[in-house]
Amino acid sequence: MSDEVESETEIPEQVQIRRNKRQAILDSGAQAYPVSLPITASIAQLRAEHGHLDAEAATGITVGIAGRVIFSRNTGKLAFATLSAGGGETIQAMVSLGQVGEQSLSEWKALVDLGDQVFVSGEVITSKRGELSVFVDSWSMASKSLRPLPVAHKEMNEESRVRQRYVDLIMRPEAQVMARTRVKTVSALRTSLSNREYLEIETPMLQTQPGGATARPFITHSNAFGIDLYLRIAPELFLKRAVVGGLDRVFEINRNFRNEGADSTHSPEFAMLEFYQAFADYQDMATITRELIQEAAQTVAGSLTVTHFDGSEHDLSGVWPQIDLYESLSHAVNQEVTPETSRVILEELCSSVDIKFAPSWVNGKLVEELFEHYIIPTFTGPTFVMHFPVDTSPLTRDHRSRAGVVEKWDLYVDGFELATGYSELVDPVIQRERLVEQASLGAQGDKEAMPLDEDFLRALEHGMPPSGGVGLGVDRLLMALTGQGIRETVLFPLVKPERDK
RNA sequence: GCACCGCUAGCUCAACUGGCAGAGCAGCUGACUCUUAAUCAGCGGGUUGGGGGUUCAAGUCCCUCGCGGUGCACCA
Repeated sequence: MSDEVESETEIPEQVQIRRNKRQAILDSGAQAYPVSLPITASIAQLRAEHGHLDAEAATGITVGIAGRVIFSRNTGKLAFATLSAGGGETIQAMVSLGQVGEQSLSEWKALVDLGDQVFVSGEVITSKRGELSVFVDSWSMASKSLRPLPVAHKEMNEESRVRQRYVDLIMRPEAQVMARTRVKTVSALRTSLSNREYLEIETPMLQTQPGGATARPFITHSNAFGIDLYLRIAPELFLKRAVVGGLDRVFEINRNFRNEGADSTHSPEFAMLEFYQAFADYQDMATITRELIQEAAQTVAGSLTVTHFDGSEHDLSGVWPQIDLYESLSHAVNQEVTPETSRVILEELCSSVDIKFAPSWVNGKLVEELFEHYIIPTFTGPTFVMHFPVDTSPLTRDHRSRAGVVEKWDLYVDGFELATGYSELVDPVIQRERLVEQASLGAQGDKEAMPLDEDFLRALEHGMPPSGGVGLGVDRLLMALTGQGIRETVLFPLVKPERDK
């Protein structure tokens, strides 16, 4: 009992007052959380149907609507409230003494707070100032809110917005837009791939060994099997197994998990689209990828020029330029850089621009570091970077005519890597050599190197058709379409738990 | 992981060199029948992220823990 009293004293004043109001509603015989309400219209419908009425219009139409009170203006005998629906549409409720009577008006003023969900019934009219309104005949509480909303005209800090996304969605139309844009984007990707005869399949998230990328996995444990399992870092090796089996065009949109640092462009769990097509190469995949992104932009923005939340416009139309990694780097450093360029020269080039590197890094990694330093900042629109070093791309086919590079591209948009595509390596002998090499790196302590997946190699030994493959970050596509950080594109990003509060 | 910065009322933020913890919005009471972040008058609301220390005195200085931000490292 004393616990009860103690916890009561810790409740903020405003929450206690709202609890008291909830109790007052119940004590009056009314409900604070009714199970159903006689709703006849949505706020969005009323906006669409009556949004263009002149001031002081009366429609003669009576509706019942529910919405969240986001502004409240009470005068002596006439109370105004702005009601909000989920999608950001609003309508005004007018509660007058003449229409509802003294008791109902005084209860409205005493019991309705900002943030409450209320139901109002009345005629659709416009006010003297032309505001679309419901002139209330009767009202009731739809759901009493016990917590005050934040100030409407100041930005909540980012942490609060992320931790309490429900409040963010109430307060900020951009949060609603983002959630809806994400749905449209993912739906557009599925439609575009389906139109190209792709099959959406689901591959294991719990894997007995991680593969398909170089990244540290999350580890969990199976009690039934008595072994550790890994949350997948990529679906690649399973999608390729499917292609071996004759599912010629497959894709998966789902979560990957990587046990690494988190920042504005990296989240421990992130949504990824991977797709593979038999008898296609990396150029075919670049074309499809561009079309997927353009079709998504068209669906979301209605245009190939997307407008970011900050108002800036970004043109995604046309055919995007392809630049060659080694050629562009050679040009930038005024000296020929090729896959044969010596270690000494690469290290000198890195040191000259303060790029830190580890002795364990392969030459190709140094080249990629140099490329990121010199070339990526110069991109102005979507750009394909072509032909990466062999030693950093173990799952990729060697270039058909150039030594030391692979048939791989990275697509950069807004300065970050949005997608990567390949002519997949399907020769099981070469694939085995590459994976064994990676596994031996693992034995030397490189935690991101892949263990050998014998079953995947066995699948390849059954003959995988020459294929193109692409990985595309769904969160990053949202970033490209909206200009927001990854934590804004994900509705509920992973955050450390709150404590002592 | 390392470095730096931050954490004060429900929310957004002040508080000089260590010297009585404040404002706006929100809330409460009252006034007001066309408001638009309504207005006017009055009032309440704080374990200054948690713990420890220095000091006559700590929001402020020191130690430590938690959470966040930025940069670096790693990665998509």
